[in-house]
Amino acid sequence: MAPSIFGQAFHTAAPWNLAVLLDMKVKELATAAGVNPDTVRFYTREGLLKPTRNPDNNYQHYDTEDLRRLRFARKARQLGFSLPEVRQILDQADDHHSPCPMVRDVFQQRLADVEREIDELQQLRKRMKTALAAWQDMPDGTPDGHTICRLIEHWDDKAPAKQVEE
Amino acid sequence: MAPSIFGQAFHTAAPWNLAVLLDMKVKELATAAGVNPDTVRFYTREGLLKPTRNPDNNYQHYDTEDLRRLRFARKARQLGFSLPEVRQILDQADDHHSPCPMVRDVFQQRLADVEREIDELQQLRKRMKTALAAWQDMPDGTPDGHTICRLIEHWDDKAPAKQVEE
DNA sequence: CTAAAACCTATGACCTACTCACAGGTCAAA
DNA sequence: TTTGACCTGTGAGTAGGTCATAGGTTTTAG
Repeated sequence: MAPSIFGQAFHTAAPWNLAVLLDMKVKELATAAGVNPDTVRFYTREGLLKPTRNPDNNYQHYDTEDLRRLRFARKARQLGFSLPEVRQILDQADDHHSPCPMVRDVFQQRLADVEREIDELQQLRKRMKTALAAWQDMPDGTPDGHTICRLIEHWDDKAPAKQVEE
Repeated sequence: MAPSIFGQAFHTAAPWNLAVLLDMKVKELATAAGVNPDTVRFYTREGLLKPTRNPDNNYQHYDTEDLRRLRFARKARQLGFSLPEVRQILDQADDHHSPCPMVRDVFQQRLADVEREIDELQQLRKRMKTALAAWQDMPDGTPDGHTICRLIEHWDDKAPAKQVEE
């Protein structure tokens, strides 16, 4: 009821009209960014979004800045940044420091990780195809107390040691 | 004290001497297979391993069969089989059915997954390298209320939709 | 022979990054 | 005014383990 600071800007307008100044509730922000409303609540709890709260009804209110932060967070997640990293970047931006040098570093690191992942998967793929070919000639057989499934037991064991994170 | 069925076979012998009939406690089995003792306990709770229990002290006792199952489980996990799948394979083997046909199916499926993963990662890698090249020319700048980090905000958004599982 | 070290047990919490379910409060349209 | 759509916070669930805790047992050193 109280107009106060919580006037609505588009409630009935199309959510993709982002030129106006927005005052969004959870679902509106979520829709605008294309995410689950629970993700908005989760990010808010985690401190990535900083909505204001309407004391009348205890609702959260998000603005264009939150939308920018949310879209940024989703892009960064797609690039492989962890939530703590995203929060760190956003906090740096809040303090008027440029987060970009850090982003470059983490990004380089992430690129290296991606390339290592690709290598490992390609090796795995190669070994799988080799094994599949070899299995063409092997009978299925019945478990005999010594062998559970020769397909897997005869698998060559040189797998990438994925768990070491130095 | 009671020698009973729980005589020890190697306790002092080298754990890699697997030709003898083994009677192992948790840590011995874990060491023999190169896994964490908690993983042995976890797999036991999950029904992948079926040790006998010494009623005197309530300890679990594992034999060569368990070692084989554990090693099999680890290999299957490396190949991308889930724990329920591994358990299913082991149970089939227990019932004297050959699990191999099922293994072949799941394996084919898994190979397709791996190839899809590789494709996605290669696309990601390509976009990352493109972005890195483009960023060479971009200044870092300081957050100005409109931009958090142009490196990420200017990222092109066409990411693989990984969450869809058909 | 005894005390400490090293092992065993079961249970529950923790990890990631959300997603879903629930109970109860608020609000807009019909 | 009722109904349905939204909001709130909390807690549980996902996969595959890993770690912590408290308390019991066994082995080893002195």
